[in-house]
Amino acid sequence: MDFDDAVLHLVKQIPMGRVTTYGALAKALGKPKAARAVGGALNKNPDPVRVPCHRVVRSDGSVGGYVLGAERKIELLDSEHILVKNRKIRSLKDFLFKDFKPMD
DNA sequence: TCATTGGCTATCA
DNA sequence: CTGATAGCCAATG
Repeated sequence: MDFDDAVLHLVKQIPMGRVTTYGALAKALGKPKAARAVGGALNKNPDPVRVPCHRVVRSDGSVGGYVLGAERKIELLDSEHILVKNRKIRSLKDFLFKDFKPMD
């Protein structure tokens, strides 16, 4: 199990209408400072079907980046009733999903 | 093993 | 609020 696989595993369990941050994922992995590594993992595994990477945003509420384009990411978020304003999530903390399972 | 890179985060001006 | 800086982590070559 590589680090990126663990990240994908967590992102995969994000339910519809929910979001999370790279830092939250890193923290769930036991490395609260590995936010960058998390992002790198998602970037290395572009799998928008199995892994809803578009539901992962930055801690400050900005959507951050996206392999398919930040604009595309925003569109997806907006399609999941997650309100985005000028590339920034409004109530990120309201949709923030952090009930991750440390897998097995 | 070292250097680079990447979808980050926190702090300061 | 925007921009710059420094820190931190993992994958790759």
